[in-house]
Amino acid sequence: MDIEPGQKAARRGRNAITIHDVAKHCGVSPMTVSRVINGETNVREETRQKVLASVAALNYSPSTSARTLASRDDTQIAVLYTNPSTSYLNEILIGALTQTGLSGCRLTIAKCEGLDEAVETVEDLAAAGIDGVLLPAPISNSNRVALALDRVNLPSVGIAAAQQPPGRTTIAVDDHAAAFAMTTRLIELGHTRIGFIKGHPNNRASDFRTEGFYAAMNAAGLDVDVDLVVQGYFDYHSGFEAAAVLLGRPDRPTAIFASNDDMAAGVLANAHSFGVHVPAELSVVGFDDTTTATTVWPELTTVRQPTVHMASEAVDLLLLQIRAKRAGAIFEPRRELRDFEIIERQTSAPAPKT
Amino acid sequence: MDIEPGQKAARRGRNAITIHDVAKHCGVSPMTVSRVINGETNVREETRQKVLASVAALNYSPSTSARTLASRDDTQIAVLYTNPSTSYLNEILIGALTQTGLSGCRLTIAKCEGLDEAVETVEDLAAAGIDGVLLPAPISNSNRVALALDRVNLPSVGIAAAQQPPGRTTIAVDDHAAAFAMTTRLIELGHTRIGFIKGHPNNRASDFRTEGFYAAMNAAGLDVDVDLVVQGYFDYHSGFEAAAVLLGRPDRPTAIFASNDDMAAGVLANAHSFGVHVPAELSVVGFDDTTTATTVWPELTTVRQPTVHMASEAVDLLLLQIRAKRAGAIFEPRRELRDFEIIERQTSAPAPKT
DNA sequence: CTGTTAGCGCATTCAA
DNA sequence: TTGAATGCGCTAACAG
Repeated sequence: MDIEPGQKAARRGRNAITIHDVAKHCGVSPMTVSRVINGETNVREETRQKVLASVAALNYSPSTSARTLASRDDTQIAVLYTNPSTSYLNEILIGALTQTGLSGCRLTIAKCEGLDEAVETVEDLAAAGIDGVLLPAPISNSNRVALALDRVNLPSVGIAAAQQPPGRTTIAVDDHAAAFAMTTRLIELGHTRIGFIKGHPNNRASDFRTEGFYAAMNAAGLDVDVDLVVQGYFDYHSGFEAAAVLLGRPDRPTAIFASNDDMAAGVLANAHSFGVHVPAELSVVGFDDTTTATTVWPELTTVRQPTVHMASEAVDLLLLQIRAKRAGAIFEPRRELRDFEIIERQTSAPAPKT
Repeated sequence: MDIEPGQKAARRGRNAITIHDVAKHCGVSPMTVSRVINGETNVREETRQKVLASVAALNYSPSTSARTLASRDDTQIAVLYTNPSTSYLNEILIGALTQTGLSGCRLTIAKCEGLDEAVETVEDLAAAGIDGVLLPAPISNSNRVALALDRVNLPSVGIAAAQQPPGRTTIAVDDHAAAFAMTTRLIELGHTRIGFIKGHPNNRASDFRTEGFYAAMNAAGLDVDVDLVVQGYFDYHSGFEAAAVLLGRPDRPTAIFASNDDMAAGVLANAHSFGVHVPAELSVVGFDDTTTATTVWPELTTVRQPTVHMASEAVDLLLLQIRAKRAGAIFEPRRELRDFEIIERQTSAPAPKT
């Protein structure tokens, strides 16, 4: 177990150490090493340990290229994205990159401007021999894209999708449950007059979040004042204006739950104008935990989606589909739901005493 | 040039079409096809065209695995990042992923919490056989990380780095020139009393931007009122407070140039409280064009760095270094400067008439 | 300018 | 439970 002086330089590229070196090192055939590496069961435990020791001693790591070449399993998946500044794209990329690295498949990215272009891009991807695509929201919600995918017979997994196009697999957070939990938290803090800003009406997530809010209020035996539920559009400006409505009322709410962070940030900005102190006089909470949440001040209490994790799971789900397709098997479309997390930062506090 | 009915299914994985198929299709040897594919010059133009035609007809694309295996050039680079919510990380990932896809090298990612961990991670990466690393700011500015990189003899390229650790290659935007240009633009709009919010003092970029501001004012023959230059810390809150100082003055500025978008957003929020209208009464401009710039309302006029492009160039620079290192050649560290772009959105307007 | 031979590092298929 | 042969798709090195 001594550190050999010469071992460090032996890596990929030139004189990398191969499966043969390992085999020689522990006196077995390369085939046996291969079996151990790939976790096959038909190897004597004793042999396995010997091989493992050599692998560690030589700091061996198998060549991905040789592996995919020999196993004839060269799968390549793509992330289809629209706007590079979408705040969760980096998390998706991180999750996907991590998992593809582990699974030994290659990851490409493809950009498209709108839904029209997305349809085209899907066709290009298929023509280029891509085996499957990862679809971040909002593309994952599009039925047109789903249809294009069907047409070229390409597996996909939608990430953070609010809806699930027929026949397509998606992974997301339970918006209803999350909104329920956040509202309940506000109620626990003593708030009873809670304002709610709905999301964009063309997005199903908006409905689920709104319903979660109502459900939590009902569950707590609280009436919801319909004047305190106002329409928003998921952008800062609409949050700003909604706040004007809500805070302009004689009996203003002691808490405002905005359906996303951008709107919550808008509320925050307007609260300043109204001279109401957050969180002492008003709690403000958002949804999504985007960069906005920690950019503004005070930092937002919000709901976090496990985006990185969902993305890596999405890769696995995609691989499952691809293999099923290759094997001629059928893969039942799934809708996977993952747990959210409530991140309490500086904009939520107990309701002010009246 | 007819579309053969059977050609579509022939892709990677199982029955992919190979260089042999192409060779057969146009009656040459596989080697000649290889030469054409790799753009070698010693092929007769006539032959090249024939091959190209077959490639197109068969929709052939070479197998990356086979290529890297045969050429014995398996290089693998990593992006070392700290905070997944850093707004430009996705752009870096996009640029890097695009370029590594083109160059046929693999991309990994590695996360680290702080600088201490970064040093460790660098060592792990080296031990894992990574050939080089991409360093987004702010890690790219760290001398400690640079030292660790030296220790394990690992090439690197810093992206959007304000400073260049000795011996390290970086690619960035000319902060001075950009701040100069933005200030000049404000002056063109008729502003003469311009407030400036400096960035965090521990970041060299702050100095360059500040100097660019001064230089532009001087160049225009304008005096800068030192009371109008206030210290900020690159966060929303410091921008908010700086705005309070600036807007609380009897002779407040008609424009405020914040050294980054987050601070500009803070200024915007406080302008509301002061009841000053943006951009009619006050122009506010930022720097970086992060997601914040388009989240707030009105949307920010700002300076955009070509991050995606810089990232793909960074990959090339890294590859150059890696090859130089393998060849035993020396690679002179470089500092590449790229052009910025001024994005005029809704927060800048001609100076109000007095 | 073009073709032939050899082998990259590994996994599959068979045999022992 | 293990090993020997064979070839994945491509390119380097040499021949012609």
